[in-house]
Amino acid sequence: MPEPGPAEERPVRRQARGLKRMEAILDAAEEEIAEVGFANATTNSVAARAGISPGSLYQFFRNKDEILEGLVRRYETEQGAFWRAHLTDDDAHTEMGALIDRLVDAMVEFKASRPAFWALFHGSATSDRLAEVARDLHEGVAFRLAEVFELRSPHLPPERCLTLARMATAMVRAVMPLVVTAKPEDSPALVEELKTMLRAYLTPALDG
Amino acid sequence: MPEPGPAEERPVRRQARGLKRMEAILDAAEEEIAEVGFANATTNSVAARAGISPGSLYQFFRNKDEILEGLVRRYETEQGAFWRAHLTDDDAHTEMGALIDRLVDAMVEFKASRPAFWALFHGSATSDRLAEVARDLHEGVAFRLAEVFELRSPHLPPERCLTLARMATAMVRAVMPLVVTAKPEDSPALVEELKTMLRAYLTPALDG
DNA sequence: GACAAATACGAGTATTTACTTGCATTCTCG
DNA sequence: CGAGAATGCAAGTAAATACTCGTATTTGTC
Repeated sequence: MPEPGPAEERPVRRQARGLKRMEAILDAAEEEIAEVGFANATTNSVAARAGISPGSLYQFFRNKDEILEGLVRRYETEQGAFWRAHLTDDDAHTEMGALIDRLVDAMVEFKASRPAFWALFHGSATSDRLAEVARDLHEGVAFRLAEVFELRSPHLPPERCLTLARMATAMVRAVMPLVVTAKPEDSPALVEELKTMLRAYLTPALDG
Repeated sequence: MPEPGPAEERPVRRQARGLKRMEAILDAAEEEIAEVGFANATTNSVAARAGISPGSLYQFFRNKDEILEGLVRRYETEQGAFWRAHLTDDDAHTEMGALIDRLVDAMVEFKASRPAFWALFHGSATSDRLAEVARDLHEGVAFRLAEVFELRSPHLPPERCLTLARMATAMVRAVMPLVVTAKPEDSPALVEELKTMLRAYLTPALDG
């Protein structure tokens, strides 16, 4: 006897066409949210941007929040891949200055390539949900970085490494808006300044 | 002949009662916005919180944005007073470590005393307008700090001082969320960490 | 005291917008 | 093929909410 239950959750078998549509909707939502913020983004407008009707949009996402959720999952995946690519255990042995160089450059490049990501997570934040996810993403990066620190300086207690990693990532996030708003010719100098700061803080703490 | 004009702007002569009401409305709006964000804050709810009717609210603020504007003006005033009190030209001669100590402690205390301020400007930002104002407030602080740096290190070019001041204030802002979200017993350690970082960065640059 | 301006009310309106509904079309798979 | 599922549409609905309106009361000024 198929009890109707609280919310008969039959998963839809998506066709290739549908999956493409979902990506298109997320792209549209990303644009829209980056421009006007999540609260001011209307589902109808997102649908229009994606070139579909409102009804079609709700074929794939049950409500507005679920769109956000979809975006978030996509970001989590991208972010994970990014750090797996740029922060390996080998980095425990690279010289501190070089490591900072590489990581900061990579992050600057990542941000430049995905302005919407930046606008969503660091610009006018757009919802409690996004803020929460942003925190989680940042924590993930800090954890990963802390692991490398532990490999590099086994004599330090793990929680000390985590604190250092949290502080370092917070520094990077703090300076990014300055880099973005600065005149283009001043940006490199600010990035250099950030590296200097990180070196001044991390080198004595880790290698000293 | 009194041409009606585009928008006959007759300023209202507020009575003491009215001014008190306006403050009460701003207090209510501050609470409400801090809790649910500007977009989700309803004017009716703000009115209720302030203990008045929706109609009365619109006696003092022509629309929702004007409430935000009122909040912003209040913050600008408070922020200005705060820095005039805590950052005088005399500080050009106080020892660097002591100066950092004082300023950081003052900021932490300020934030603790006005959680709504923090939620508005550093939490999930709530509107383009707020984000813009936040930038201006931060720039104001950086300018003031840069002036002190110039007095302290006359041999440095002014724009170098401004960069250092911007970086320093950015660092402080970056660490504040960590301090807030950390377990209460860990907060002091993080504040200490922030001071250490600022010393490591600023001392060689200014006094070196 | 009297007049005008300011303050107060709260039911009502107009608009926005998330989401539904009914139906048409296209795909998948036996 | 053909049946059922997935996709597609666009007008429409219901709820939320910024703001108005007509009116009543209080306050400042002469």
